[in-house]
Amino acid sequence: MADTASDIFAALAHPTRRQILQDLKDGELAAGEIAAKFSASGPTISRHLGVLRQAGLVSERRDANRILYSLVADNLALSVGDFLSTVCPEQIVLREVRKKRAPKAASASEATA
Amino acid sequence: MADTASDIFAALAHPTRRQILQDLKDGELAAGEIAAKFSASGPTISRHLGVLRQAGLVSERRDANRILYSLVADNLALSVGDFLSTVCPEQIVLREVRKKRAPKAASASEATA
DNA sequence: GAGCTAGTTAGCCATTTAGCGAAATAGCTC
DNA sequence: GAGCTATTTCGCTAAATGGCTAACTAGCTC
Repeated sequence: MADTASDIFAALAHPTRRQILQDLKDGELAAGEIAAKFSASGPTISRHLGVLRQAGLVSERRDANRILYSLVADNLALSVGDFLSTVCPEQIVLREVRKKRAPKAASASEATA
Repeated sequence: MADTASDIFAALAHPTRRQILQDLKDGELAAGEIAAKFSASGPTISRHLGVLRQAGLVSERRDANRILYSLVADNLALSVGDFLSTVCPEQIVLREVRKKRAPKAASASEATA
């Protein structure tokens, strides 16, 4: 886990992982439900989920037998938007996430890893 | 060159390449000028530039002996912002690039590859 | 505990990536 | 063309990635 931005962009570099994030946009899903949407094997999807989690883009919680994944949209928008607004501030603008940046050890949305 | 978004995010996954984009933000630079800012060898930087160019994030032009690279900010903002506004539309908003999306075979900003 | 379902971890293989130095190409100047 | 600078392409090696199957862990039910 060298650099957060690198982890995040690397996580986004795979179409399956981007699709997983889009699927999670509408609410949390079990690992199996996610895997069912793809032709890849369960373990493969599990590893994709691991990459996303390590990048801080999803969080997980147990629900009995299953593990439910959900999107951590702030983390995504923050890191990517941060880079975007550095390199091409003319084209992009952050809306409300911006202000949440400074307070580091604040609320309880610190994800898993 | 399977998927453009994948190419772009993969290109952004490397810190050196992100730094190159930031360096180009202020205007075009020769390959050697870029390479001089890093500890990596010339060939290594040259390949990073190749990755960025293939992703459509930079364009190049010859100036006598040298090759000048410049940022293609629209491409960057468009693809990344497009994904961002799909996955987390609450956090991010595109400003003016949006409207240029539809016209496909229009102006001359089609980059090199 | 046996048996079941849900997911992850552990090996394994093929491909890609990132780095390097050496060699090739492009363009300039004499 | 010789010689110079700038940059890329060529092999090479080491490490990471993505896929699979097989085996393990976690939790539930009987």
